[in-house]
Amino acid sequence: MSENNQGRDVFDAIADPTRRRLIRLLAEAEEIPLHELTVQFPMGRTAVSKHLTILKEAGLVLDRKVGRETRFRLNAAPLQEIHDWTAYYTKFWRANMLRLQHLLEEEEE
Amino acid sequence: MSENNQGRDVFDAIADPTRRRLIRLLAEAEEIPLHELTVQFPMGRTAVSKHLTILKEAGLVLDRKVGRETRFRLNAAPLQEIHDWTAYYTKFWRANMLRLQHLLEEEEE
DNA sequence: ATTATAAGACACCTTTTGGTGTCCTGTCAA
DNA sequence: TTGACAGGACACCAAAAGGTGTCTTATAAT
Repeated sequence: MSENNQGRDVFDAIADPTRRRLIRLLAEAEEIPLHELTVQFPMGRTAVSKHLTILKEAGLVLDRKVGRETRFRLNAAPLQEIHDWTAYYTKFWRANMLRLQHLLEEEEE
Repeated sequence: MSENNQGRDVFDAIADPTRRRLIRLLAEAEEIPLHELTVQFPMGRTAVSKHLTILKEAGLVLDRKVGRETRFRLNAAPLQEIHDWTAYYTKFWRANMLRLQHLLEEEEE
């Protein structure tokens, strides 16, 4: 029981640049109403609202109604999955950096 | 000059589960030809090839022709961008964990 | 009481995505 | 030297994505 509403894939949710910017905006404030978010983007309210719905389905934002506005707040926890996924591959670019370093050292001789 | 061919967004490239599995498979071997990758998925060669093209455009895989086969290898470096992006948000789930921890401690009393 | 604002709910549209099948060309094996 | 195999290059298709505009209903402000 419980868990996020629609169970949207977090990787999918962060694939769109608009949604990543929404995440960033929400990270910089406690709570932001839809109309205030909308003015930050070159698109209509409906579009922004749809993006927020997708973020909500991925569990990345929460919303509550206050008066006539709907305020959104970030829930960054699901991003941990992304962080963990990439962590597995850090060894590869570390390996590459080492290889590059060796090459540079060889060239210096 | 140089840089990746088409400049596809890395976030976009890893959004698809098939492509994430391709990345994983390539991480576990040095080099894998297309037909060998294809048998791992419930879809045709053409589809897998398209996914690999997208990964290539994002700079995540390299390929070379050997005889009649095309062999693919992983280049994990671009994943660093994802890793860095998520790193910014670690403070949020750390904060949440702390809050949860406090709640649990309160309940124990 | 009336008007303006915030936003949900739709219907609608275009482009992109993720798949298919077919044909053609190299390359390796018999 | 004749098959069989690997895979590029298309053309094609259905569904999803990312927008739009309009209508309606709460709520707030005058």
